[in-house]
Parts: sequence; C-alpha cells; structure tokens
Amino acid sequence: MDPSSSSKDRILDAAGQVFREKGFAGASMQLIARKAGVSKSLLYHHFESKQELWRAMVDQCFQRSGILERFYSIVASGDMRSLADFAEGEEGLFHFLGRNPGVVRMMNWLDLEGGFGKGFPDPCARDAVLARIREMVDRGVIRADIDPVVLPIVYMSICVNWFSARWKYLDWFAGERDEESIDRRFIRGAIDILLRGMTPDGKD
Amino acid sequence: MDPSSSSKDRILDAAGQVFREKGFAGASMQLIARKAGVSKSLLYHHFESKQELWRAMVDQCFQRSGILERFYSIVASGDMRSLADFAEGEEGLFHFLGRNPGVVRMMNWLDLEGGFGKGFPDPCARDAVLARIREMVDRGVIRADIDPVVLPIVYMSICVNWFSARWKYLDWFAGERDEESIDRRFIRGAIDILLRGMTPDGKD
DNA sequence: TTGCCGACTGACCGTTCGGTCAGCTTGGAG
DNA sequence: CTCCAAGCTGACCGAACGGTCAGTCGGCAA
Repeated sequence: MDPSSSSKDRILDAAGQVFREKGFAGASMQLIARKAGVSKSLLYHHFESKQELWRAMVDQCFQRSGILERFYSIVASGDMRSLADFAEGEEGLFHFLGRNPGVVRMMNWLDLEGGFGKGFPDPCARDAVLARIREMVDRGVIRADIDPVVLPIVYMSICVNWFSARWKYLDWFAGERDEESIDRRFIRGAIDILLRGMTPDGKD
Repeated sequence: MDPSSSSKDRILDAAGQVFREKGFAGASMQLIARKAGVSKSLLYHHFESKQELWRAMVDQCFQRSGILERFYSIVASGDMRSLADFAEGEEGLFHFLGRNPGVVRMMNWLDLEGGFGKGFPDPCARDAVLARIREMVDRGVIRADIDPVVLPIVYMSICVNWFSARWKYLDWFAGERDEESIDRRFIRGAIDILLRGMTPDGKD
C-alpha cells in the first residue's frame, strides 16, 4: 500500500481490495486496517461504521471508474450511430466494464448481499435506458419485436457474471495466452451472440 | 419448518435457506439451528463443520433439483432435434433453471466465494458441452462462426445473474402480475435474444 | 508559550463466532 | 431387565468480531 497517499485513501483502497474479494460479510475491519497499514481505530475515526466504509468504497469505486458518466453518456447521447458504438467499439460499455473488472465484481456482491450501497443501474436509469432502446428500434438498429426491458438486463448479466465466475472457465479457453486475452475473446464472442444470435439466419 | 421430517433433513433445509440468502460467510450456525428448531450442537453431531454442512447443502441442492442429470441428459443425448429443445421448450435448461431459482442463486454464491463445493458446471462437463455444440453446428442449428466456448458461458451467465439481481429490476417490469410472470417474461425475452440476436436480419 | 484540533494508537468492551464436551434421553437388541 | 448406540442438549471454550475510549502526538493559530 502506497505510504505517500493519505491514510483515508489508503483505507479506501484496502477496503476495496478486501471487500471485492470477500464481500461485506466476509471482510473484517482488522484485515482492512492491516492492509492499509493503520490501526483499526483509525478506520472508525474516518468512517462511522463498517457499512459506512462499504458505502464509501462503493461510491469511490463508481466515481473513480467513471462508470456512471460513461453509462449515461452512452445511453443518453445522440451520437450513437449503430450498435457497434454501444457494444463492440473499444469505447463501448461492454469493453469499458471489461477494463474495470473490480467494479463489476463489486456490482455482483451488491446484487447478492443486497441492502446498502446504491447499486447499478439505479432506478432512475430505467427511463433513460428504455427511451434509448426505443429510439434505436425506431432507427432500425434493434429488432422491433425485442423485449426492451429484457435486453439491458441480459447485457448487464453477461458482463457482471463473467467477472465473478471466469475463474471457473479459465481452462475452457485452453491455448489463450493470458487472462486478458481470455477476457477479450469472451467479450468479442458474447457481443457477437448478443448482436447476431446463435442461430443461422436469425431463425431456429 | 416441518417437525415430522428427520432432524438432519430439517437442518439441511434450514441451511439451504440461510446459506442461499446470506452466503457462506454471512450465515451463522446459530441461526441455522434456530431455523431448524434444534440446538447448535446437533448441527455438529450430524456434520463435521460449517464447511461440511455447506457442502452437504450444495450436494442436496444439486441432487434434489436433479440439475446435473437434466444438464447431462440435455447435453449428451441425441434426441435434441433443435434449439427449441435446448432452450425454449418447457423442458429446456433455461426454464428448468427458472423453476429452481434457489439452485441458481447458490451457484452465484459458489462463483463469488469460490473455494469449496463442487460448483457447476464441473470441469469434466466441458468436453461434453463442446462436443454437443460442435454437433449442433454440424447439423446447422447453430451458426458455424460462433465461439463454442463462449456460448454456454453466456447462456449460464444470464440465468445465474438474473436470480441474484432480479430484485433490482422488479419495477422495470411494471404491469406484470407477479414475480413468476416476470420470470417467465424475462426467460422468454432472453431466449429470444440468445437465439435471434438483437439486430434485425442478424446484422449490424 | 499556550491552547486547540485532527490524526492516530493500544487497550479494552460486550457480543457472537465456530466448535467441544459431558451427560441426558430414548428405543431396540440381547 | 441390561446394555449400548444414536439422537440430542446446555454449558462452555478461545478467538474473532464490530465498535469505543482515553489519551498521545505534531502542527498551527493566537
């Protein structure tokens, strides 16, 4: 842990590591303090409780990664000409999530342990997402008979689950050089299935 | 908790409820014992440790749901004439998982907390799954240029994540009668996307 | 120099954790 | 009836938990 940064930042970083690895229930304040190189008491000097530290770590995780801005700019802006911008491009959400596996894993803990922390996407994202999808349907880049509610959930599910369960599938990708190239291959393959479906000619 | 069943079964049932809700780290033997209506000591009479109880509960969960037999019969048998049998039919894996949300949620805990418990799909499933996909490609029911490794992972991801995060999306499905009909609508929509893709005519 | 404040610590609190153990009850075999 | 094993319990253990608190320290303003 970098000793030059402020102790509060070091605590947040350590909390990020421990919480993301073990979840809320599995993490202990002792371990976070040890990883940050400070006493346990200092955690309570900067944060009211374990839940408060968790919340702060979630906020920092979202903020530092810029996922919310990225998400809303992709969803709400009008400059998305095709699905490629949405999913396939290096600047698309899928690759962005792929470049931030920690955030995605944290999102999975939020799903399972529920409760505190704002979660993502938050409730107010719904209308923006649905409006965007409806617009893309109007422009003909998304099939009209697709369920507009199901689509974003499927999209998120694939990404969120991958970064929790990928360790189970590492040996399925025998021959790949490293984990990063496995990630890339999975994302490319998943986007391909999402865009074009698994059947030939889009029919069963 | 049904008092007529054996105490060991009551413990396993209670462990299932608590573990699935709180995960391994978040669950306590005290609470499981209380839910089962027995003393904590009895848990240790029937099971060596907390890990052993977790493992037994995972086994019972897999066995009772019949998910492994179902999975291997779907994957390995030759009587699957089309993708409909694999995914869309009421007897397909997707609907089967939808009818067993507890198993799916447990699988998500296994993914995140890693470690003990055999997990699913187990490593030896890989070859069977890949052979099956290759055969379906040969018969022309799956596109030849699809990544055969990515497909089953995407498939599992959608299902596993849905039953962990569905509480976040309940209000996205405004107008649906109950949670069961939401599940049905999601599964139908997700299978539709999986089979046919989100683009019209299967192209971007 | 004094006073104050925020950063920081170690000792400590009550509680709960996973786990142990001696001993009680019960029912079937001999 | 005796015996024994299995089912079952409450009291208990040391460790770890989240959290508190009195107090030390360095820096800064007056």
